[in-house]
Order: sequence, then structure tokens, then C-alpha cells
Amino acid sequence: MARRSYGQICGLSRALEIVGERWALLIIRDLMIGPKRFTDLRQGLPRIPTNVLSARLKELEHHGVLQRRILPRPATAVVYELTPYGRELDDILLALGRWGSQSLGPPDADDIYTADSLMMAMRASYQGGCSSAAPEPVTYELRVTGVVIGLTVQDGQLGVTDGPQSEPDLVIETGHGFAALLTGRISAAEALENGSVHVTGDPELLSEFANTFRIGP
Amino acid sequence: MARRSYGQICGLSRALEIVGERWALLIIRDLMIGPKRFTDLRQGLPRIPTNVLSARLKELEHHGVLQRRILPRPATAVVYELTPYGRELDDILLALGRWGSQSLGPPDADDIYTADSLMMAMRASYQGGCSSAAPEPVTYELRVTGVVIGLTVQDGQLGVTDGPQSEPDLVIETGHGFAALLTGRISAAEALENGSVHVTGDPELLSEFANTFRIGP
DNA sequence: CTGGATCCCTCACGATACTG
DNA sequence: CAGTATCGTGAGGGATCCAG
Repeated sequence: MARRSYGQICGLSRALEIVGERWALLIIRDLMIGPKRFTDLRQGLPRIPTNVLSARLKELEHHGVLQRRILPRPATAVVYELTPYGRELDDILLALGRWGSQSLGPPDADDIYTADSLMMAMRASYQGGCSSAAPEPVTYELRVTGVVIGLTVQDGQLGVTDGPQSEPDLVIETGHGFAALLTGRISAAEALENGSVHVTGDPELLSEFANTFRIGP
Repeated sequence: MARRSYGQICGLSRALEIVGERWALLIIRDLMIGPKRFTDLRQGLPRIPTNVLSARLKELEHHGVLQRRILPRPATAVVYELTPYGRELDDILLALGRWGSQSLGPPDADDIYTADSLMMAMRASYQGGCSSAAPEPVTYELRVTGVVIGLTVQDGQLGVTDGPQSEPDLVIETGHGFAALLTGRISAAEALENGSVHVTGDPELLSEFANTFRIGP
């Protein structure tokens, strides 16, 4: 529990002593979506050993980044949730995610998408108010390699939910080629043409989607 | 050299594979000030083992975060400098530094200030255009536990230099109590009164300094 | 079934010494 | 000055086991 110190009086080194250990920021990323149980976290971080997850949760709780809370009602369930201090990392995580996306190469065979990382990526790539003047809400259901999330764009605000979207304007189904669309390496039309993306709904909406969510130029 | 992967297709996990290893972001922080030689980096990172520094430099170069450059002229010197991609981390480092500063406790006996961390902290705490309407430049020389840097505020722009300032408007000399002033735990007047800060020049300027550089509320 | 604790192995890190 | 070599230690990885 005693932290290995960097031996400097510096906000950055302090930050790294708190969240710089392996897996820590990914745990925080998943909790940024909402409170989660131990097992949920385990599933979202497929390769994490349980002892490391356990240790990280204790350390992060000790530093005031997250809280352990015992749900009273339905069953004795333990959830972990970020404190306000932990939630302050949101913008930093989004920015780091954008930075790292630029280096994303072709994925390994056993690399996977998770719902949390996908939701994070969509929040990171959301182009605020740059979207075309469509005041009415637009909803998408996004399926990437079987992982399903819902997206709602309304009044320039982005809503992200886990699981299927109810009555989406457009269903987007894709695989590992999704990154190419998000980074603009291929256009919406090209993606439809080469079959790396399938849609259900108005195909024109995919262009709007590609403009709304973009990482890079 | 083969990176331990997090097994996820996610910009954040990619970023952490690149700069998430111990010491990496501190190396980048020091290079953010300017190109440096191996020995300079060693001095700014007092506890880093040389083999780890060597390994990090190789990895970061391999990922396009920094470049190794051989100075041709005066002597055969090797310097490391950030690439544009590496420099994109600047805002993230500043934000992380601000976040971590909120958790800075009383320092250990052997914790030190370094010029680079201090310059970083001043950049992170600089309150952009919030400063009072003083269009003329103000220059400070800041000495914290013997570490000396220069600060120049002009047209709402902050300049930070290593070493003494020439003809500063105010010389601020202080020790480990400097963090209390920066975070606003004590006021400029209190700091002068209890002797934790000494100034040479107009003491009133210390209030302006405390307003110009501030972390937290 | 959740929420971990425990064991063992490996490798990265940490400290120090040494070299072109 | 700019690293490389060596070696001990402890954190991370993986599997299994256990209590509520």
C-alpha cells in the first residue's frame, strides 16, 4: 500500500503516484460510465488479474478517487463509484484517449472492443456543436464486433447508453474496421461500399454520424 | 520492447501502452521544457535508474513521442527532444498536474523540487487572462529550496525560463511552504508575515503573483 | 453466483558497478 | 558523457480456491 514515490514535489508526479499504476486509469475509465461491481469491472478489463483489480480498488479508494458502497436493497451487492475528485479526470481521460487513438494500429487477433471503451471512444470523438444544424434528436445503435451501445444526440448534447437503443434512427453494424471510419481514414460511402459497415435505416445518416464523431483532422 | 498489451481496442489503453509505464510521463514533462541530454534528464529525475531511463527513451522514440538527435557542432552531444506528437501531450500533462496538486500532502524529508517540475507547476497554475489589467510586463525570479527559475508575464502570455531572471521586478525566495501559497492555503500577506516567503522588491507584487498563479479555488 | 484471497511464476523495476 | 551489464526484489500475470 505504501506508494513508491517519485521523490519530487510536483503535482504531476503526485498524480502518477495515485493513478499511474498499471490498470488504474482503465478502471477509472469504466467507472466514469457509472458505478460497477467487482465482476463487472473484471469483465470490462478482460486481462486483469483479480488480485491486481482488488489492490487497485483499495489504493484508489484510499486516495479518494473512488468509493466502495454497499447496496442495501435487492441483494448484498458491492459497487464501486467515482468520487467527485475521481470524476475530475474525465476530460483528461478523453484527451488521452484521443491522443492514443492516433497511434492505433491494426489490432491483434485477440484484442477486443468492450462496451465501456466504446462508449468512452464515442464521447472522446464527439464533435460538440460542430454538427450540422439538426435540432431534433438523432439516435443511433452502434454494434461493433457484437458490442452494442446506444447514442443520442440532442441539442448538441451527447447521450451514451450501454446495450441496445430503442427505435434508433440508424443501426450501424461493423467490425474491426470501425476505427478506420472514426479516424476518417475511409469515408462513410466507402465504408458502405466495401462492406465493412452495414446499416439499417437511412444510409445518408451514416455521413452525419461520421461528421458527428471524428478523431483527427 | 514488445509492449504488454491491455488487450483492448481503445485509444486510452493505447495511450497507456505508450506513456503509461513508470517514469515515462515525467521524462516527457522535462522534455516539454526543451531538448535535453541524457545526463540532464538524470538530474531532473533524481531517483531514476539509468537503465530504466535508457529503456524509456528507446520506447518513446520507437513510438514517435521523442527523437534522438546528435548535435553536430560544438561537441558530439546527444539530445532528446519531443516530436510534435509528443508535444500534443502538453495540455494533458498540465491538467494532470493540476489534478494531482490537490492531493499534495506534506513532503517527505528527501522529496525535492526540480527546475523542470517547478516550471511545469507554474505553467499549470497560470491563470491565463484573469490577471489584473497590467499590460506592461512583469518579471519574477522564483527561488524554491535553492531551485531558481524566471517568470515573465506579458500580454497575458507566460514565459518560463530556467535559471536566474535578469532584473526581475520581484525576487521570491521560499522553501517547502511554497505549495501552501500556490494552492491558496495561505495568503501572500500571511506568507510574508510568518516568514515562509521572503521577497526582494515591491512586497505588493506578491499579491499579484498569488493571483496570477493559483491552483484550486 | 459474487467478491474476493492465496499461491506461484515471471518479468519489469531499482540499485549499483562498469565501459566506450 | 552516455549509456550497458549485472543482479536482487517486488509488482504484475495467471490459476485456483474460499466465504457469504
